[in-house]
Amino acid sequence: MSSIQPVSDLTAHLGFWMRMVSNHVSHAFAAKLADKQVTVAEWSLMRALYGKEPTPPSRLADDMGMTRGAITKLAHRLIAKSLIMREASANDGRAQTLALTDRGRDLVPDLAALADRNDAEFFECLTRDERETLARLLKNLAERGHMTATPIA
Amino acid sequence: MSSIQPVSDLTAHLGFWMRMVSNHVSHAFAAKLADKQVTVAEWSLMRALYGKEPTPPSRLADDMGMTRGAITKLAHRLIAKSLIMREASANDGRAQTLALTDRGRDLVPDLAALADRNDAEFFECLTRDERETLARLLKNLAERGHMTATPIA
DNA sequence: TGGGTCTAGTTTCCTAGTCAATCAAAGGGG
DNA sequence: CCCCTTTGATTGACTAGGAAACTAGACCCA
Repeated sequence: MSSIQPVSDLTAHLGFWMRMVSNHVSHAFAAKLADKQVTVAEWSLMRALYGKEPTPPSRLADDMGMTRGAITKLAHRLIAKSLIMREASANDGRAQTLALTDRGRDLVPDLAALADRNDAEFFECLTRDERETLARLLKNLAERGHMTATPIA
Repeated sequence: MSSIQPVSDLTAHLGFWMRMVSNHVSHAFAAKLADKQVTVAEWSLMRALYGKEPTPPSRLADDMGMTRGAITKLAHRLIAKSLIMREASANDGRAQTLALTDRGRDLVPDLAALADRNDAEFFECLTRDERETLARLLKNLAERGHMTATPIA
């Protein structure tokens, strides 16, 4: 048979609202980055390198929650834009490291300012207390769910 | 010059934690749906049709926050799986409507149960009070930010 | 009533991921 | 010392969506 059974409302799920808000925030941020010809993934990789030692792609893949293949391609794009550079490892012929170029390093604070502005834009409508509560709950969820990788998408 | 200027910590942003949690929840849900050979977008479209009149693709595009082109392709996939069907409009030669097939209608409650389970899995670690607070804050943000479309990704 | 415009949907091209196969360099016994 | 396995990175095939060009039907109105 194929009658219509009652099914829980989508909006009853916290995950629904979470995704709704998260997607909007991310979209708005992507739009701001686009003005600077940078994608969110590119920003994320640059941010991961900022103020750090040259870092192997495999490490970045783990940190960013992307596959190595994705990092390879992402790195290509950033190298093409002269924002990062690749260096072969001295002691291991397979390995390499990625690091920001001067140009890339100079750009990071600009982009960070956009990130600050974007966050403020969406969350400033909450009171300080509410923001703290929200942060606490989210960090709690992240910890309980063993969430580690920097969220890209 | 290209010195390292202090830049706000990623984890200072509520958007960061939001995306972290949201992505994990969505991924876990996608994995559950994959067991049933269904993607999140496919589920979302089927859910949007459940218990409703046959609906034009343009309407679905608006509701789901996707382009019409994306709906065209998504519909193709669902038709290929015999989960939805397309019907031409009687009075307008351009228009058409989409509706669940019997098979599709039967599948929705199964998938809804997965959605329920997924949500519980992630959010049950919070107290009832905390869940209510979280829901309130998220709905508040959604309203203030004029967020309407069902969030897919 | 026939031409211009608007609208619904499709198609094409492009981007950006995953997964699996692959390649080359290390590393570890027998 | 050579083989066999493991590891770091790349590549190719594939998927899913967006943007914009395109097609066809409907609507307007002189």
